[in-house]
Amino acid sequence: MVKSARYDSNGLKKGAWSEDEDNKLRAYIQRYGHWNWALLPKFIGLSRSGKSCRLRWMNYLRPNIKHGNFTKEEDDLVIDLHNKLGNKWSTIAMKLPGRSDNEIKNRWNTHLKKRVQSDHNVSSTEHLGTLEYDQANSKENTVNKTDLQHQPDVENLLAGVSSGSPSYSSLTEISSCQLSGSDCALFSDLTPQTFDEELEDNFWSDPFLTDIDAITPLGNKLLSPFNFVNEFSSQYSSQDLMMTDECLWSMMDSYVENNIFIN
DNA sequence: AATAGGATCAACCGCTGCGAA
DNA sequence: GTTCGCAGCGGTTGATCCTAT
Repeated sequence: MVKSARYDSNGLKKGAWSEDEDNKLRAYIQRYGHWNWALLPKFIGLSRSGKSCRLRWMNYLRPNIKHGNFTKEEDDLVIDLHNKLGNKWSTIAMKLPGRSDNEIKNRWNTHLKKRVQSDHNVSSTEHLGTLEYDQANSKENTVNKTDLQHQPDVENLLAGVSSGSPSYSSLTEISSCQLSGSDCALFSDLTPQTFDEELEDNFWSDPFLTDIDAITPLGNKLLSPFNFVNEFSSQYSSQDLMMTDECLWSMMDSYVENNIFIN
C-alpha cells in the first residue's frame, strides 16, 4: 500500500522507500543523529528530500516505533485524548509511546471515528473484553515481520529506558541518539544486521549525545557531519568542498578512526 | 475466476511557528 | 522589524489490499 517510486523534476525520489534506503537512513541516524534534515540525505547519498527522510524516520524507522497492534486500551486512550484535544495528533502521540502521529491519525480516520459515531447509538464495545477486542481486531494485528527484522527489540529498549542505566529524558531522545567515538567503525562495511550486532553490546548503555555535539569522555567534540562541514568550510572554499558522498564518508571515517577531534 | 468498490496506510503537500541572521 | 530556512504538524492523496458479488 505504498506509492510507487518515481522522480520529481528536481531529481528527488518520491514514493515507496526501498530496504536499502531504509538501511542507510537508519544506520546514519543511529550513528550521527538527525543533525540537519535538509542536508542529511546528501550525506547519506539518498535522492530524497529532508522532509521525506524525517517522515520515514519518525513514522517507520525509529527504534521504538510500533506497527499495527492497536490494543483496546490504546484505542480508548486515542478516543479520550481526541475528545479532549481534537486533531492534535502529535500531542496525542506523545501519550502513546511507540505510535507516530501519522499512525494515530490513520487509526482515527479509518476506525475510531466510525466507532465513536456508532457508539452514539450503541455502546457496542462496553461488553467486549480485551481478549474479544483483540480477536475482533486480529486482521489489524498482523505484524509485518519484515518490518520487525531490522528493529531493535522494543521490549528490551523500553526495559533499558526504565532500568535507568542510560538517563533518557524521553523516548524521542532515543531516536536522535548518537554513538560515542569508541563505537565508530567503517560504516560502509556494515549491513543492518552487523550494525545492530555491533551496537548490541553498548548501544543502550553508552551515554546519549545531542544531535550536533557529540561530547567525548575527554570533553572534546567528535566530528559529527555538522562540525565536520563547519570545520572544513572555514578552511576551504566551497569549490574545494564539492566532493562525492563516498569521499565525504571516507574522510569522516578516517577522522573518527584516528580519534581526531576539534575543540 | 473476475472485478468493482471500499478500506487501509505510507507518503506527499502545504502551511505555520520559530530561531537565527 | 524583516527575511530566510528548517522542523514539525495536520489534511489529503493514491497505490495496494481486501471483500463481496
